[in-house]
Amino acid sequence: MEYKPSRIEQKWQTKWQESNAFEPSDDKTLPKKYILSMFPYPSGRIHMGHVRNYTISDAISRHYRKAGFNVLHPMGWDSFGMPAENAAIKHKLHPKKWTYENIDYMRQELATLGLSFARTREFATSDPLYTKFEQEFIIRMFEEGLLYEKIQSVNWCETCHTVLANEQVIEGCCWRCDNEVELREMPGYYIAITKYAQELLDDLKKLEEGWPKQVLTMQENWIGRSEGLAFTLTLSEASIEKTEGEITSFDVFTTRPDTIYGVSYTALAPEHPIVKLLLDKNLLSEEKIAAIRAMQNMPEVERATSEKEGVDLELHVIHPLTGAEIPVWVANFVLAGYGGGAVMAVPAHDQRDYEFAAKYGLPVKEVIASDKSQLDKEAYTLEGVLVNSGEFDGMKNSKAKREIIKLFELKGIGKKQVNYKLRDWGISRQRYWGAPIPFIHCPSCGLVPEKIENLPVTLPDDVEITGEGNPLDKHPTWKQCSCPRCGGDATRETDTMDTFVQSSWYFLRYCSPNPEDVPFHREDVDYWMSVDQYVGGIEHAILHLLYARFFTKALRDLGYINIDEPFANLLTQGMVLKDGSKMSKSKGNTVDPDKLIEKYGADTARLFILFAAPPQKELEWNDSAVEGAFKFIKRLVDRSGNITVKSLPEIDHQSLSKEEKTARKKVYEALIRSNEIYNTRSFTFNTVIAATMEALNALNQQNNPLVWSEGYYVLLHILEPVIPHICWELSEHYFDLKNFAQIDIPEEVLEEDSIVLAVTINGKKRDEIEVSKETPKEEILEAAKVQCAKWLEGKSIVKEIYVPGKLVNLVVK
RNA sequence: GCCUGGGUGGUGAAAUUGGUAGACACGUCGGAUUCAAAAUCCGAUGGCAGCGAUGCCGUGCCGGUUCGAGUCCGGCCCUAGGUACCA
Repeated sequence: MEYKPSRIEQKWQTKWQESNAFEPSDDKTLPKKYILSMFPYPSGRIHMGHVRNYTISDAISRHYRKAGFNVLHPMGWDSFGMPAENAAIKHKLHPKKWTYENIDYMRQELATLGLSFARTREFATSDPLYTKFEQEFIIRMFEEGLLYEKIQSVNWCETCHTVLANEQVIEGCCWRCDNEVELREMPGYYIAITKYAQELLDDLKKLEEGWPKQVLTMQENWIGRSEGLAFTLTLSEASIEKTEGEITSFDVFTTRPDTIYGVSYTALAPEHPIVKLLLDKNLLSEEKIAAIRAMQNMPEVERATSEKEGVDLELHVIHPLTGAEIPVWVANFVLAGYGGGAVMAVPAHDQRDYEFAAKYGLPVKEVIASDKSQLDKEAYTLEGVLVNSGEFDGMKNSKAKREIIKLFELKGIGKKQVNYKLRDWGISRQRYWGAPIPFIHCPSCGLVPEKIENLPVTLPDDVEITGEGNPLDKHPTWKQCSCPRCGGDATRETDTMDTFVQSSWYFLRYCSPNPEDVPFHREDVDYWMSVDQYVGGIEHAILHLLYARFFTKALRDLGYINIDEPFANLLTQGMVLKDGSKMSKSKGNTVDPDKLIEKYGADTARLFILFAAPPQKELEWNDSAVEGAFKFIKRLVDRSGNITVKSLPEIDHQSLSKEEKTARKKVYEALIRSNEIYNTRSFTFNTVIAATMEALNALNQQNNPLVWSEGYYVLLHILEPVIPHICWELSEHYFDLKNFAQIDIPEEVLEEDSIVLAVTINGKKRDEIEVSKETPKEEILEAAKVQCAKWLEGKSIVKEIYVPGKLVNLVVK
């Protein structure tokens, strides 16, 4: 049989489509698997990352279908976002037109891969129907106090009169006009994800089985729980006078209360109210004011990498235990949003404080004894015993932490506090192509949500996207409205939502085929959720996956659903690289999936991408390896002529030749390997494919027609998830598709008469011995010694190690 | 800067999780087939030395634990992803 992929692939894609082959059953008594890959942003064309993502989830889906599960494997489009506006700016295309044309094109591209999607559930997040329910959720969150407005700091380009995303700031300048970017404060909407910080942290335990450890660790560190002491520092009399009595104290948080006697200065964030007051009242020299303004203008990312800098604010606070006067500084490394934006600095026992103190000549006071006098070089941050700490001298610092907190609580001057790194989620974007935030500003009623029956609040089509200003704000009439509460003239909110909001609940919408009256049917969600296998890029390890986890919990508490976690199992795939770096248009190192499919067919593309590397790893593109994948399929087709029995044949194993036995063994080993990668969820398809190649090579070493037939029966079953078109073609022809079901493993095939043991001397391999399975340890050791006599000459054996089934190690002197 | 990964032949990788390093492929070389080429098939292929049996070296670098380390521990280098200086 000649292998013509295009004809075969078209045939099966048409058949699958016409029979709606991959739509799940409505029968909710069936065991289910919800297999989900992260939906694509419709950027214009699919790229190799998509091919990889959807091939992986497709292979998993196909496997579970054959194993008897009701499988949901949906697809949709994450269609709001900046690139549509960038295209509008560059090519004067309307974001909507650009987006939906891209979707139509990419849907066709994906279809040529033979992916087994449930088609009735497809949607784009920019569809007004999707926006409608999302706005409903946002309003419900507002009503429950989960959404609020506050002042935020954003990147602002004065030339373009627009807010810039971090990505649009290139070396501190605007991507369009190269003007220097400044920070500007404006109101924005926040979702109170921090209310769920503890649950998000605790529930990571529920994911230990199903999620990569790496991702759990990243999320744990991101949430960043820490326990410590919160207390108030009071300004000295003279300092209070200086601020004209407006400020008398401020709060600090520390995780190291045990070092409190070592405080030699305190540091405030550049955004701290005290700093603002000093600037407003002009209480510092011009030089200092300029330095502070420079700090305030530096975005946080940049502050993180720049050198530590500070300014002496010429104020003092009183040490709560010693009564000593301590100077107050402003420092660029203190974060405004964490622990009150103020820290107590202990240079002797914190490296960052140490460096700052060294730079500005502030005292270093040792309060935890260190062995060497290393404080000349760096801070001592390990455990130890307290010194120079009054009544706490001689106490272990771990105990002192607790005791000092107790003392503060007893005196009523501080308390134990739990802090999280996690911050509330700012969802405001000053852009056009997003879901409008459904609120109205009324001069008399204040902030009022839109009425639910008026949803969705949709985008106006008649806008011009220029990159200057905010299109919704600039629109002549769109924002004019009447207040839903009092009916008076009011203004519509012109901010749209962060696109992470859409990707935080799309998996729920898939559970029902696009209902119009509800976001999803409760009984569908109860049946399909949680997602049994989520597949997507490692780059989403924190933000998307954390927001989706949060949203699930929030919707649960709003009464919409009844689950705690959305994704039971997670597979994070590596990126597709070429010439060592990420494929991207700007680097000109892309490989077009369409061309690949046209030349070799979808099966080859799928086989290559699954064979080239384990899914978790980065995948380096290699043109000639694609050729190799194609050759394997051709060989598979060519050898199929050896099939003579159109079912699973009965074989008398004992009567077979050595080659025939080996061939059968390799075939079933491949099946075992295949079952294993799904059962352990390692999904290392590369090893299964290698095993099927070994099996085909072994089949080729013999010519028993029964062994050939059995081999194909099993191999086509194993390979179907990877190269579905050709497997369906061959299986239909030879086996009536009956091999696409569970296959039992005949035990006798795997049995071995003898085993080969390595003989190592001092851990170095010297020889091998073949022994029967029942040979006792003593005999094996004796045989090893005889066989390796030449290595043992003149030496004495000190130790003999026998690892059953593996090796013998003789330790000699 | 911080958090989390990764580093094994010319290349992609495998290694039953502490037990024979390099399975399976790609590439290269040699051979068969062919008028010739393509396709296909067979064989060799970690490095160095040797005609050879064989020997020595070898999993980013330095050190450690162990009878035995790609795998565990400490330190470093390079690299990728994330990012909000986390007190």
